[in-house]
Amino acid sequence: MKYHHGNLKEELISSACKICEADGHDNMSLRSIAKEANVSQTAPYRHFKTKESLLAEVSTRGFEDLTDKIKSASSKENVESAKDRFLEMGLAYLEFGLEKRKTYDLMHSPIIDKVEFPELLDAAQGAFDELVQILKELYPGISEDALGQKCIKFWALMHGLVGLLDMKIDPDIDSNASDAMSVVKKDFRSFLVESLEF
Amino acid sequence: MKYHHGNLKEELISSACKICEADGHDNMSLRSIAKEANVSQTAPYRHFKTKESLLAEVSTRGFEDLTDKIKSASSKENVESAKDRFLEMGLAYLEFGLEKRKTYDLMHSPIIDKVEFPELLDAAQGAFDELVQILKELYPGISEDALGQKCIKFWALMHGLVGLLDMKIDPDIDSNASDAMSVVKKDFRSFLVESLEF
DNA sequence: TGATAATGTTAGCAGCGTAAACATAGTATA
DNA sequence: TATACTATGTTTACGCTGCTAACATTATCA
Repeated sequence: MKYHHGNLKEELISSACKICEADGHDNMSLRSIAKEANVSQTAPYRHFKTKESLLAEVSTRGFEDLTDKIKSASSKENVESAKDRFLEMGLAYLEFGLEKRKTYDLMHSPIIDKVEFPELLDAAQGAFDELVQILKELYPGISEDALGQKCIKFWALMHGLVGLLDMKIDPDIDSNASDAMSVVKKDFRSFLVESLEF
Repeated sequence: MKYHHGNLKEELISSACKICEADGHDNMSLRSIAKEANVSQTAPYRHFKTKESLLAEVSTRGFEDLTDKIKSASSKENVESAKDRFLEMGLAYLEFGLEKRKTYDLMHSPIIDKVEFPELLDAAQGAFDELVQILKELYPGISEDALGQKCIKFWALMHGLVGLLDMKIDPDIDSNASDAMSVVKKDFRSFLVESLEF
């Protein structure tokens, strides 16, 4: 085994992504990441100033993935109208949030101060821009203020939904909440269509 | 100083609440809680099986406070119509989320498995019930399914908003998002009124 | 009164993020 | 090519963490 790894930084990030989605960012130690990459516990410090900066990279990758997912969803072949693009985007967002739940948590976790990591801010902005784009298309000639409101509403709605859908509340105990949720799950498409009027 | 404290459990909870809102649940150690209550590091273990169960208590208090805040907001003297009650509730929710931000985070943090703590589940349900109540009044004769949808939508919207409003994104960097947000902040009331049509 | 349970303390474990000191390998310059 | 320098790895160690075990003190009740 060679002393110098050659591509350790990249490998640490992908190890971190892997562990994050497997165990959640709470149970994610620098030591375990280093172990996953077969290096000593403190090797990461040659490439990342702090643990937080490594997590920021993972978060950045997450936003990039989200952006990709939204982009490819809204540019599928059979999707042509702005409304359909909007629906596909909504579904893509929700799917991402639920499938990559633990990464999604990290991406929205306050443990990473986004202001300290410009590339993370850029990545998050990239995802938001997709939304702005599609809504602009959907409401041509809309004022900037109204557009802004619609963006925030949609974003907040999606973000809130991911959180609530993932709560996995025991149906027998929390009947009201779970009933309501099952209705949303049953026909998310019509739920989204309604939100257009919003 | 007496050896037996007398009311340590209660004091530990209130110490925990205090520290949670001051430092956030990430920077909240059992040791610091014990210190705040002037007992040894391991004293809490006589009253709480794990750290998580203490945090569950803090979270429970949070939901109870939220419920109280919503209740008293929607029953203020000058608030009579169902629509006004709804608006007051929305404002109360948002205020709680922003004022007690760190407690709010704990309340929605996945580090506490709600299913393991029935009283926490009850407290959360209590807050949700207030919402159901007010929306039922606002839309008399609405079907259970439609009511459920409205509840989830509103809840998700509020939850998402709290998260987004708290992001404190640097305006110079993330101009789109912060512009949109400032519009929402400027007239949250009209924002909420619009959401009634939703 | 004396056993027992409840509730406190002390000591210690393994895991954590991180800093300092050291080892090794690659690179630039003489 | 020899040598200095830099980049990148390892070892060791510190203070903090959640938690357990063993022990001390107090309250309760037969």
